[in-house]
Amino acid sequence: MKIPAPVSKRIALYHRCVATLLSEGKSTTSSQELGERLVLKPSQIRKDLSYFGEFGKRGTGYDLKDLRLSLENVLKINKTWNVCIVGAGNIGTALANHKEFLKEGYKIIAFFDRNTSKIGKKIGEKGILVYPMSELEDKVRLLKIEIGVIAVPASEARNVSEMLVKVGIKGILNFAPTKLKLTDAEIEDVDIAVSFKTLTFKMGVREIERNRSNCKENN
Amino acid sequence: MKIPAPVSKRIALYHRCVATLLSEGKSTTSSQELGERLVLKPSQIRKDLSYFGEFGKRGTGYDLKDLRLSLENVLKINKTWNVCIVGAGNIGTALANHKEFLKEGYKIIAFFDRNTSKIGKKIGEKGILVYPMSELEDKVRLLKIEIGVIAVPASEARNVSEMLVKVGIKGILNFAPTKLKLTDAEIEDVDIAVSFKTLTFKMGVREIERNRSNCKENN
DNA sequence: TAGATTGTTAATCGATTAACAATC
DNA sequence: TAGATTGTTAATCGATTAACAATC
Repeated sequence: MKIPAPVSKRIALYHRCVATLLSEGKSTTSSQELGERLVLKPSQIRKDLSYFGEFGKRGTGYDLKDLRLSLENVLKINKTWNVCIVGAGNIGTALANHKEFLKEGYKIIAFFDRNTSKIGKKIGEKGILVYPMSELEDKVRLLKIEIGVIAVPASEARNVSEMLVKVGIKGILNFAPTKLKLTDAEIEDVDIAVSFKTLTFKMGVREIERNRSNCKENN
Repeated sequence: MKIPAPVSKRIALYHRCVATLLSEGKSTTSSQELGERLVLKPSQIRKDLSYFGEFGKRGTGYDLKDLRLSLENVLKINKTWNVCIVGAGNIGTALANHKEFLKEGYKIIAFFDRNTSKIGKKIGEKGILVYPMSELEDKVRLLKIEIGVIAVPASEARNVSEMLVKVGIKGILNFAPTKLKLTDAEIEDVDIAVSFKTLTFKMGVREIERNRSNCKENN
């Protein structure tokens, strides 16, 4: 079945919300409660979940533990994913130091960089090794790496993405400000510069509205 | 006029693409060319641009310099925005060291942290000072800060967001995995954990398709 | 004029939502 | 049984796209 793109995004949010509710000591929830927390319509949540099965009980709602497990299966985080980061810079280091990702099933186990001064160094608190690009293929096989994070400048991103696909990587998290056009891997973009610009765009729109309503007040 | 949310996102992409084309020495472009680069339909690009004005010339396309300027006005990056980062951790440091943002009009000029051991320290290559939370109001006024980046743990995010709004911040870039519910500021979420999960979800869907088509081959 | 490409309208497509029967 | 809440259908809403007149 074809899953609408917005649904894929929201499923991850549901999973997090369910985990939060569990950590608060709750044992059941409803589409109503999830909707309040995530600012979504209950009917949308029920519809989204229905793409993947029937997880609730009519009259009583959802068992949180069951739902969390079901969502983990849907999101494929019922296993640990080994992740490499190409580009041993600031973003890569920040990711490596972030404990949350490991907890959620994403284990960063290798860096790759073409800068010889970085090769052999250990990155971050966990001391993750930086390998040369020439070892990409070997290490991906040896360490069973399935996900590649692209944290290099835009100019190198396309090249790196092709190298990753060539060695069998099937999923790429792309921090570079470049549209990658690959057919053999799934790509998810994290584009901070675009987020900044979207933010100031929306601030501009709101400012205009504020001015308009002020104007009306004065009439 | 109400601008659809997907349009706000794409406008930032158009701006970047136009800048790239200019840096390649080109002087004009077309909705066709932009569409190829960004993997979008030319008609969508023309429609999106039409929300903000008429930027092209029939028969010849768009003048790149003109279009870039127009898009900078739309995105409100015809000025420099002063930005503070709350949370002097790894993500904040990565942002502070990233030269691209300053180039695009976002100037990170202050850190805030409640951890006393970090206060007074200088962060990153540019040595940006860390202030205590108690100075938030003063510094925001003094340094004309208009945007706040939330780079604290989820548990503190809501609190920090309310403090930011209270001192007059009108735009928030939120890296914390929490849904913020503010009405007095625009919020843009950067949610890396959700991106990871969306990625593995899509990888799972594709794997299923691969298996199905393999299965068919064998019949 | 002929060719190209825009801006805009109308048609299509897809996502969201309300409503409700099913059922705990 | 009465109350609650699901899963699902059908209606609504909104975004994308094709088509084309306008015009460079």
